[in-house]
Order: sequence, then structure tokens, then C-alpha cells
Amino acid sequence: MLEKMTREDPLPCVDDFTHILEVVIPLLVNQNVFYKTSCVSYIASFLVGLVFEDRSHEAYMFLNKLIKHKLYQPTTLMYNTVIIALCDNPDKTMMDDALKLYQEMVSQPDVVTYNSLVSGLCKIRRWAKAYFLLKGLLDKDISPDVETFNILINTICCQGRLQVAAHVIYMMHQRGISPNIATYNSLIDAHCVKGEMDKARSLVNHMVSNHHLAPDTATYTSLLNGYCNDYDKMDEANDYCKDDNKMDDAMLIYHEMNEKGFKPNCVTYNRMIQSCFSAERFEDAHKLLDDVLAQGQTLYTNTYCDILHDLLEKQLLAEALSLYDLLGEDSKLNSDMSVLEVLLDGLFDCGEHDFARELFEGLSARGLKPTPGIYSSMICGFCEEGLMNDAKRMFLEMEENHCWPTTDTYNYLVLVYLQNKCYDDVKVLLYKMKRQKHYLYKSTLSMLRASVAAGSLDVTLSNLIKKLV
DNA sequence: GTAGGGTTAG
Repeated sequence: MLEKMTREDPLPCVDDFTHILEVVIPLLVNQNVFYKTSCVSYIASFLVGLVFEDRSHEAYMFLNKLIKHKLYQPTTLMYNTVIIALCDNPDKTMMDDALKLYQEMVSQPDVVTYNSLVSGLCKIRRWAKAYFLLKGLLDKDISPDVETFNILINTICCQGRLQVAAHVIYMMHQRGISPNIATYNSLIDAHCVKGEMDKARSLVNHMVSNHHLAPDTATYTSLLNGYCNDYDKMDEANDYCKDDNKMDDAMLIYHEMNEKGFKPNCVTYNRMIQSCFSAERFEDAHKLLDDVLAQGQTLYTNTYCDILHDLLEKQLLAEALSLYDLLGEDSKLNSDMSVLEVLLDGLFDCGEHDFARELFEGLSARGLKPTPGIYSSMICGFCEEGLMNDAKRMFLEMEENHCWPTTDTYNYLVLVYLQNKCYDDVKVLLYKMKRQKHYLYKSTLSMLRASVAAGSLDVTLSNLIKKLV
């Protein structure tokens, strides 16, 4: 049987466990010393094999059977193998299995057992239980190691309690345990999230000079996010003049990490590019974008929409269009309806309704079918330019293409038609609304009632209006 | 000698 189990062979399935449990294990247990030793390694490697094949639950079942049938008293190593596997998977039931295993352990849990359980619990945010276990570790006089502290510090940092984290660092120091890069990264990240960039930078310096630890991708990523966040926050604070130095800092970090062979990930690239466009640092934005495209990646749709919206809102038409051209008309991004919607809205905002019309009319040639959102952008755009005939034509085309207007569009049109004294059109709209089971918003309703009261709308419409509430 | 360790942000 032992010979049969080579690394290349797949492990037996659950049904075959019976044979191993009832025949192989008792055989090994009852043999001489040599076989007893191989029994330990047999079970241990069997468990490792199951875990390696992503069959952690089976490993758990197997270990349980060994215990329940009193076939073999598992060692701490065996328990840890299974507990680690169960905790790695941030799944509630698996975590419960791990805890159950721990509670019923017949051997002494060690620091590995505790670290796995605590980190698993922190991942599913069961802080209280994690704390309780950590306390148990100290009570049982098991020495915590760097990893124990890292789990603790990371958890505390995620909650933003940096004072507490500093205290834990002190405790760590008292026990003669040196922080590693993961310890520092947790702290640096937490400061960056809070926008405390000076503190983050001084931690980086401290880490380099006192512990000879070099910043890694995670360190740089935290710094980049921190500077971009900092920059974006200024927008929320409605500062009339944004401080571009923040983006200078971000770009310096970016160059430094590039020199060391690190690259930001997709999320960070997107964020940086958006901040650069927002800071009107177009050269930097394009440099970053080229980098992303060279990696075979592209912008997130949401980021792209935000950038286009921002540029067009600032009337930076040329920049928006050069970005659109760079990504290519046939690209997936430029064929996305939410992108096109933003673009159309922006073009109208910039007074470029001919351009918007051209873009819209080119859609079918590109094999793209306008959505209700696209139509409503066109309709709103035309209305705002006072091009009522174009708006009405667009509305009809929308219906002909079986693209049904939303309640929003209907309400919007009713208001615009009222403002433009197109009373016959209002009447038609109201009938359509009733047929398609749409309703009137409060604001639309009061405008309609006012028009009826003023005599501009037929009193006979009152009944219909009532039904649309 | 045997195990784990570094998350996540659109």
C-alpha cells in the first residue's frame, strides 16, 4: 500500500478512506518501531496531499475519523496541516471546522496553530474570537512570533487605531522580536489611508535605516494611493486651487519604484491616471497610460468615464478627444454604452451638438445599438440646446427601434415640452406613459396641475394625470 | 528537516 502511493498518483477518494482507516493504519500502528515511524509520515503526507489537491474538507473528515475511531492520536503537525488549510479559505463553515478541530485537539496547540486560527478569524472579521484566542496563547505560555504580531498589527491598522498599533510595536520590541516588511507595510498603509503622508514617509525611512528593510511593491502602492487620495480629497474640500505637489510626490514614487523594477497594479494605475488627468498633468497621464497599454491592460470603464466626464466638464474637449482616439474607436472601452453616454453628454455640455450627432449616427456602422440611456442623452442634449424638433425626432426613433423610454425620460420630456409650450406633445406623452405603466414624479405633477389651472392644458387631462400618480 | 507567513484598493 505504501509503495502504491507515489506523488504522481491521485489520492484515493473519500470512499477509499475506509480501507486506509480500517486496514492500513491499524496495520502500521501494530507493527514494530519502524512501521510506527512510517505511520506518522504516512498520515502526515496523506493530509498534505489532500490539502495540496484542494480537498481540505476531506482532510478534515479523515483526521476526524482517526480521532473518533481511536485509530491514531494525531500530532500537532497533523492538526496544523488541516487547520491551516481550513483557515486559508475565508469561508465561515470551514473556519468553524478549524475551530472545532482546535477545541478537540488531543495534542498541544503551538504558535502555528494560533497564528492560523487568529488570521483566519481576522479575515472574516470575528475580532472578539480572535482576541480571545490570542489571550489563550499568552495564558498557555506559548511565545508569539513576528507573524502573531503582524496579524495583530494588521488588524488594528485596518481599524485605523494607530495609537494601539504603536503600543503593540512596543510590546513586540520588549519581547525582542524584530518587525519585518509586512509589519511596516501594515503601519505605512494605515498612515497612507489616513492621509498622514509625512508619518508614512518617516516610517519608510525608519524601516530602511534601522532594520535594513527595502520598500517593496506593497510599500510603494500604499504611498501612491496615499498621495492620490490626498490629491482627490482636495477636490472634495472644494479647494479653488489644488496643490499639484501631491501629484509630484506620487510621480516621484512611481519613478523610484520603476527603477527598482516594481510596477503598480491595475487598480493603482487607474487611480494615478485619473488623478493626473484631474490635475491636468496630461504628459504624466499619457506616460502612465502608455505603460498600462503596453502591459496589454486598459483603463477600467468607470475610471475612463470619470476622466471623460471631468475633462468635458472643464471644457477640455481636445484632451478628451485625444484620449478617445488613443484608445481607438473600435476598442471595447469606446464601444461601451456607458462611456458613449458620458461622451455624448459631455459633447453637448461643450456645445458640440453636431459632433454628438455625428457620433450617434456613426454607432450603427460600428455595429452598436443605442440604449435607452444613449437616446435619453441625445434627447436631453437637444432639449438643452433648444433643438426641440431634433429631440422629438429622436424620441420617435427611439420608439421605432423598440427602445422603451424610462420613467426618467418621460418625466423629463413632459417638463421640457411644458416649458416649450408643446401642449399637444405633452398630451401624447401622458397617454403613452399610461399605456406603458409609467408614473409622474411630484415635480412633474405640480407643473402639470399648474398648466391645467392656467388653462394651457386641457381640463379633460386631469383624470389621466390622476391615474399617473 | 518536517507547517504558515504577503491583505486589498473599481
